[in-house]
Amino acid sequence: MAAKNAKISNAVIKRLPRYRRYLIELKKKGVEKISSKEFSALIGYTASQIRQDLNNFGGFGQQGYGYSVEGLYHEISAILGLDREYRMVIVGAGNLGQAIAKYTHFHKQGFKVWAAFDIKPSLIGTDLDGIEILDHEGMVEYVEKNAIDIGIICVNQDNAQEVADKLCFAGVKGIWNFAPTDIEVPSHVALEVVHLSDSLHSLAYHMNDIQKKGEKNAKD
Amino acid sequence: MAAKNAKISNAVIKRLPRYRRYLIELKKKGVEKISSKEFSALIGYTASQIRQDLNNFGGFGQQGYGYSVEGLYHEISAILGLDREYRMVIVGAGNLGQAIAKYTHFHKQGFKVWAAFDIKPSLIGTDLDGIEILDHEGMVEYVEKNAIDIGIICVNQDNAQEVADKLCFAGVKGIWNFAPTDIEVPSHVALEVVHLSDSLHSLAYHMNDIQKKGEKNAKD
DNA sequence: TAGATTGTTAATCGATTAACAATC
DNA sequence: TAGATTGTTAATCGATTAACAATC
Repeated sequence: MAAKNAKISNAVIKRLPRYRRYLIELKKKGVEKISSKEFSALIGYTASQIRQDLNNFGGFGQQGYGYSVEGLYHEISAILGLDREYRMVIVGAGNLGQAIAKYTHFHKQGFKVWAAFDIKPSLIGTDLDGIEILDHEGMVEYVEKNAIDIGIICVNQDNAQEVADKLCFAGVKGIWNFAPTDIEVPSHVALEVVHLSDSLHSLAYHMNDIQKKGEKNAKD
Repeated sequence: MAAKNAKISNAVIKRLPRYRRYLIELKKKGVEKISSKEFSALIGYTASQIRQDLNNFGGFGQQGYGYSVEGLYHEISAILGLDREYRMVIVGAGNLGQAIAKYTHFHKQGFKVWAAFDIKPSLIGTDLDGIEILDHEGMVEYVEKNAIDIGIICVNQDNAQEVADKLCFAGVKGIWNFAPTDIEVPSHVALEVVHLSDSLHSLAYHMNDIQKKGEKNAKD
């Protein structure tokens, strides 16, 4: 069965990296095959959903047998586009930008930080574990010349859109936005957002919600 | 209309911080009232969804008028539990832990980092912009004694569950997990996860998807 | 009062789950 | 072959959107 052509819902895409993580664990343990039922017990999605999700891309399983762990791992990696390298730049070399530059986890997976950019003279010229911090003035030229794929936005809220515009103009294919604001990009550029504040606020809600329920049950 | 009691779906909760951000912007601009239709044009949700979302918690609007920006901001802040302070500790003072410790954005919103913990002797005793790095051995006692609300997990994958267990044992009400793995917590503890790798993989997928569509259209 | 806009019910849409025929 | 498990269609569930009566 060949891969389907219909639009895949974002809910499905968001689950793929998680499937892949569990497959890595299974590979480490030497597990060679897994049924959707066994996978369900492990990962917490229903067996039906697992089969449904995978069949969006092709028939990777074998009736009466299950799925090859190694095979499925490679299929999902390919679907996500993890079988190649990506060149990234970080814009804004503050605390968060520096942390991401130094985080080796991404590097190992083929996401390479080529340079960081900042406006602050005291930062320009210094390096972060081998990654140079350059003057933001040269960013567009650098991105063009080095065919950078992804721009990581770690500047503050007020400059995020401007930086995004420049990155898109310079030709990045994707933007990873950490600034606590919403930005707009042309439709040919992919956008992924990490809103840390929003995440923390959501946590606060759930903490208070649990608290409230506890008090209510105590009263009943 | 009093606040409803039914279970609010997570999709609604995830939108609340975003409503709040736009309300802050409106306040800054001196806007005093907004209709669901105007809000829709701004934030990109349908007017119907906005009214539906807000009415999960109460009737905050006024027929024929709209919503008070200031009033709605306070209501949503209260719903999220942002009208109080939270005490947090960071476990794992590596790059990411340090970045979060130094990130003043959270501090301003009432989320205070009280201390960071690590196992590495070279880090213990040093400080991050006024936040001490302490020996992980003393973590449980510290969390209990200081009534810490939130534990932020920035250790590596292999130690994440163990750290979570300790934090829960010590009595935190919420856990914010940055380790690239899934962890389990008791039902009386809230859990919010930030999977940076998953987010990056999702970005890679969308980049490749856009690329593929472009090639396909070129062929047609 | 007339116009505007909410709060809420009903309709639609999409995503998840269940069922089962196909097949290894 | 018999048993197991997929791939896929059908049923259900939940979330979003549309419609409109209530009311400021």
